[in-house]
Amino acid sequence: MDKTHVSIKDIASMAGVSIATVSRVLNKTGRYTKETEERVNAVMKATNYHPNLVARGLRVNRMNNIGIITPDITNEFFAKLVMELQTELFAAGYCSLICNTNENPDMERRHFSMLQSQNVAGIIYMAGSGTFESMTSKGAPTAYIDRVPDFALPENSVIVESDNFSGGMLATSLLLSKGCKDILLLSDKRRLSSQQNRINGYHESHSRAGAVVNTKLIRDLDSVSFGAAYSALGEAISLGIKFDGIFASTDWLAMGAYQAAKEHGLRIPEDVKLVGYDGISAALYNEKPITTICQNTLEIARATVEAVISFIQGKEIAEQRIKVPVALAERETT
Amino acid sequence: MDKTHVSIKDIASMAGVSIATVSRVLNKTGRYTKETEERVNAVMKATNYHPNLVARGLRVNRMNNIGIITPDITNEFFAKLVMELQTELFAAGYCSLICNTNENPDMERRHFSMLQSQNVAGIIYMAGSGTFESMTSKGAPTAYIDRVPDFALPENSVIVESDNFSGGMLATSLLLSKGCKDILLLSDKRRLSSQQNRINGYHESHSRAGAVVNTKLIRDLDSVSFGAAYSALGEAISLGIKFDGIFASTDWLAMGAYQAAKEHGLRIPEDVKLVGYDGISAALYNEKPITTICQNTLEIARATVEAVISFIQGKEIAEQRIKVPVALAERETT
DNA sequence: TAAACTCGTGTAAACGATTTCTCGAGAGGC
DNA sequence: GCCTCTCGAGAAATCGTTTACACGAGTTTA
Repeated sequence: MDKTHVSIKDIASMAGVSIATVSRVLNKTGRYTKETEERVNAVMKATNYHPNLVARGLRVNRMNNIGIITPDITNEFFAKLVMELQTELFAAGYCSLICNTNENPDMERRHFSMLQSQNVAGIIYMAGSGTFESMTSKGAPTAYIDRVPDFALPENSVIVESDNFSGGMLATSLLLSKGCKDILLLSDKRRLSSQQNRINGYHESHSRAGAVVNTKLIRDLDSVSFGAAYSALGEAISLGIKFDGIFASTDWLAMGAYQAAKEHGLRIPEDVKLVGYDGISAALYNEKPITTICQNTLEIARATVEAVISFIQGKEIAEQRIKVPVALAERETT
Repeated sequence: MDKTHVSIKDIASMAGVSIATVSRVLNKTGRYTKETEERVNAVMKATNYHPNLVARGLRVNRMNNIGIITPDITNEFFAKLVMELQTELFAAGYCSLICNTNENPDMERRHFSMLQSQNVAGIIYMAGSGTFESMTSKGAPTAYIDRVPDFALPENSVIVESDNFSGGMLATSLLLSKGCKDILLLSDKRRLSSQQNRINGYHESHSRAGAVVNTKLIRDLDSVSFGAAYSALGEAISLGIKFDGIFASTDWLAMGAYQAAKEHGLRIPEDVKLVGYDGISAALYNEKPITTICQNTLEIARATVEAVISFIQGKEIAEQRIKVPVALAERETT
């Protein structure tokens, strides 16, 4: 039948009009009669015509694609975020190019460059290392989720983040109010902004309660994985550090801490109370469901997509820095 | 400086050659002197030139992109698969367009159509509903992972799947060898090929052991989630169905079954032995790590990408149906 | 030594859309 | 009746590449 693909030219000749008219019908830009419109549409339906987005992209110098850069899609938190971004974007007519970087800055750079070459309409840069600032200035609008870059923001960009400071306070205050005196803080040793803000909240809660923090309680881990927390907790115990509460800055850290505590004969919540962060399902389905700070991924996704689309359409946005509230989910570890 | 983007034309004039020559240097197709090559490359480096992939895509009528259709990226199993596919593809020079369908056939169809419009070089169709066969015939090469479609395969396509039959046998035989007489089987009521093959393995193991299956033991669930297994197990117990072993056809089902069993006072593994399927980390970090059948996602991804790239390059592939071995990970629930 | 290649390079035609002109016809105002 | 406006439609330029073809000059072959 059709050797490759039916093009606008075929539609034009079959409908007895020029390609310009077909294009106008396609984009509903007016300047045609109802009768022509119907005829063209009929032909398009009959031939199962779909416009070639690549050709359009070349002409208008922009693909209706959004690049999403994520550090680790196997982490349920990011996976949920990606899924929700993708759903929102697709509904708005955009397709998502998803790039997994494995927390590797070089991969970030390469994907960034590839996305530019692909002429994407926008870039959503999730939890990036924030270590390089190339290419952002004159390219596609960019949204930074969850971690704030350490360079000056370009014009057409936005930061969307959970209210990590409040989250850190919520978690810490809960533990303090339950009578904890020494709260171990498990955090990533790279002081990414999201982590740093949770730490700031931890400090703020202490000072508001008139409590002092023993700096030994703040443990810097190599990663935010189950294993990192598992061994860090063992180490803290063997160092003789005393604690009766744990604030783990991610749920996977909380899971690892839970397991290590259990193996060392510490009862949760009787001996030690535990709070995680993120709200992933693994924490909910833990032996004892873990109290955690839930991030509102849906709201983050919505705000991000809305901002990016505004930029694409040349509109102004109200805030260049959007904060999304978090919620405490108290469960059985406190 | 540069108002939009430096194009091949700019490079040509700056290097004092024609655009054809620049293009040849770019694609290393020969027909130029070493001296010209160096000059052109120097200019490209100096101007930070990156070829416009959209323009190239239009010209050669194909983007170096691969569409990946996945039912649920928040499921760690699919997330891992996607991540590994993406890594392999990127290394081979392809970018991934990832589409999440939420197990919704209509979404599958829409994403499929969008991918065609994007002129992708290939499509990887993961765990699809397999309910429609449009568009596959003359379009981009397609790989079906994990679930076999129920229509005749088009020429340029391949099926990659875990050896689900062996997996089903491995799980069942283990339970039988541990003395289980009545093995509850938790499976998705949609008889997708991957699930069906595990069920076949379940039956085969029984018949080889000379055991008969009580058909009441085969429970059809609405989904493969924690909650579905949780309530199904409660239901089975309240129906008075006796069992001393459970084969859950996914790890999330196993997690739900574990929880339900525990709440009903059934001890695992003393009263009931439990085997899951997939090998996700949540099963490993369960209160008692769950024995499971691990799928080799890395191998699946490799085989898939290799086959798809072969098709793109017009090569033949050895097998149109590739089976990847599974492995038993025996842990504390058996 | 003429014919036939090879080599480096340039010219120009695609690829499939959008978009700016241009133009004729009919309508309306004076 | 003439001028102007609007409206539907087409012709053609354009986006940034790739690539078929052309073309001299140098090199080989018979």
